[in-house]
Amino acid sequence: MAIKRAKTMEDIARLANVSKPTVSRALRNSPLVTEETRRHVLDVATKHGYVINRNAQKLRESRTNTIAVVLDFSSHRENRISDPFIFNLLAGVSEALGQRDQDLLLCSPAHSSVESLGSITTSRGADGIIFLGEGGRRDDLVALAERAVPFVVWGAVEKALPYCAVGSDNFQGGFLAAKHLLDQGRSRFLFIGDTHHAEINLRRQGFIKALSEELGSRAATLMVSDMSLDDFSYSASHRAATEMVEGPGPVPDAIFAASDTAAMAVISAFRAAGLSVPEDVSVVGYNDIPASEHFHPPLTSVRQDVHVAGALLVEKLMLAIEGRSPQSTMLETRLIVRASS
Amino acid sequence: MAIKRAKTMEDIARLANVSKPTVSRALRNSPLVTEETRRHVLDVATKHGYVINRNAQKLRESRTNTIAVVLDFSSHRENRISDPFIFNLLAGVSEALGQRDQDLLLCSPAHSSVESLGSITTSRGADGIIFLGEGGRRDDLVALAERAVPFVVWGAVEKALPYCAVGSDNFQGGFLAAKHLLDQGRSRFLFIGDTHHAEINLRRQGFIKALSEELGSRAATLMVSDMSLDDFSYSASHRAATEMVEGPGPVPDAIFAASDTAAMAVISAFRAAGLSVPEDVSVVGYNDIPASEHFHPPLTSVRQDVHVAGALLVEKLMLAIEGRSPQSTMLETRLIVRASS
DNA sequence: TTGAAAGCGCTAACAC
DNA sequence: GTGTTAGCGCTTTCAA
Repeated sequence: MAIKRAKTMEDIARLANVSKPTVSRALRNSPLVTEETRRHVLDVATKHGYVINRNAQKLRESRTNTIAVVLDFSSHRENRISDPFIFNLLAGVSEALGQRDQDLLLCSPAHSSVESLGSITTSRGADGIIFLGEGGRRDDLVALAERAVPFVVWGAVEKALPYCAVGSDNFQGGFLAAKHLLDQGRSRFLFIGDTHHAEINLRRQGFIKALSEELGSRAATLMVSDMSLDDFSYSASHRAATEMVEGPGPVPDAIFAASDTAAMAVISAFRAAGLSVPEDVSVVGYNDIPASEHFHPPLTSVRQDVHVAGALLVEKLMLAIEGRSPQSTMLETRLIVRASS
Repeated sequence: MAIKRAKTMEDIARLANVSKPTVSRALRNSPLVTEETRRHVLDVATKHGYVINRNAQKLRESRTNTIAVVLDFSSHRENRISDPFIFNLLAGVSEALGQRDQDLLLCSPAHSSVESLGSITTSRGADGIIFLGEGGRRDDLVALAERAVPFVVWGAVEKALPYCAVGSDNFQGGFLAAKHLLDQGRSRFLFIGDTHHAEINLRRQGFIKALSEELGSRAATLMVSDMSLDDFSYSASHRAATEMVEGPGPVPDAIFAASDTAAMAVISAFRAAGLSVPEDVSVVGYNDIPASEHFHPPLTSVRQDVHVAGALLVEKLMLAIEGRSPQSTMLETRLIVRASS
């Protein structure tokens, strides 16, 4: 087979006996072209399998209609941070972008400094950026906000943020979890999660807040501790929980884990050590992943409505690209109570 | 703030008192430029925060250094088909592409017919395509293979495939599962999975193969049935399993589910109905997701080594783009035996 | 309503 | 080694 050069707009113009600009107009449904010629041009174009060269188009136009999505795989894969949850978020974003006919450029922050992330837009690779999770890079994002680069962030939503963020109400989530555990009459609390992540730190703050409100009434009987790990994968959490149970320290009777995955790991470790859930210890997770409902015992969890989040992120980013300043949004969280607590 | 036009190569050339091509050469570390001028140009460029316009570059060069990755979110999200497993695959691909300095364009097939998928390359949006899962679109892929579009597929690997595929040995996986279940002395077998997907159909074939080999020795005692659902999410599987147990038909004593998620759902439903796993029924899943190890009871599962798969897919696609014809590769599967069987 | 000309920012070919 | 020229495929003036 001979090497076929892809057809250009010029080719189509020649084949249709019109000029290049007319083809361009016809393809973009410009009102400046007769219905008749439009049809004709479109016929010729489809017949010859013509597709427009996106790069030439992007070069010429000011917008690329491409959005960069930054997702830190290295901390999510193998469930290191959390749950398949973030995947649903990506799916939501993908769908919302598809509806607006925007391409999705997926980037790993590992290979890209903030510098180069910012330059994704200046290099015309994309019109804007969506960060799916701020990870431990708050400072970088703040720096980026000064650079007139349109971006939005899924993560912690706080008052003084210099950029637009969408996230669930992490503080409320932690607060609800603590309230619920208090209601079960628990007194030795354990928080599990990587507080270097602002989102997770907020969950912990909400958790602590609810506990300290209670502190007045029965101060001496409350105990709070943290389990800090480099890595909150199933296996690492499981290992740490096993060590805790077998260790000399007091064993908690109420656990709030910042991810369902970690919660399940801990339950599993505790049960293996002969403790019962929820008899000996109540456990609350986060994200309400599908498996939680049918875990043994079914897991109480904080649910964030991620279904709308993707669409919201895209919507706000589009505003930002148009030069407006979209507001941050905090999504409600809800405690789904099941047998584990 | 005044509107700042991004600096072009021409600007940098002027600022550095050299010509445009010299800047271009300096940036690309061409040997055709003095070390001295190179340094000088690079200095000026970084000082002014210059970044090359990727679109202009792509337009000019024949290659875009962008790879389209097609992932059917609609069937994966909310765990409809399977496990977070596919997410790890995406991570692997992302990493491998990053190492080769290739951009990743994420596409949903939902919004794109095969026609338009093929045109991703002709429209110069990407140099090639990686399909993560063939879904039910085998025919489309076969059609695409005739179109001289470089692409590779994660999915079923079969002899007569007109394209390059990488996948685990699904047949072997099913075979191993059946063998193992037979070893447990089981006789009423149930397969769970969407056989419209070629990968999953192969698992079933391997499963059936092992059973029919046994058939000679104790024909009359073997029973095989299928559970077909539109959707193999946790909840749908759970519901179907519950109906099965409560229904009039015979209840299986050995189950092979094409995903761990479905396996867990079924176990949960059976247990809720008063059956014991593995006493009354043995269950084997697929993918060996992290949660499987600590499920109650720990889940026997077929593990596919997905760690290398991403890198392999990328490597083969690069060959395809260079005009070579990479071979398909089948990855070993291994049965991880745990308490559920 | 359509066409001719110019130019987006870059690199390859060729001259010096 | 470096500069000059040309052109990738498209859209946007502007003129007809």
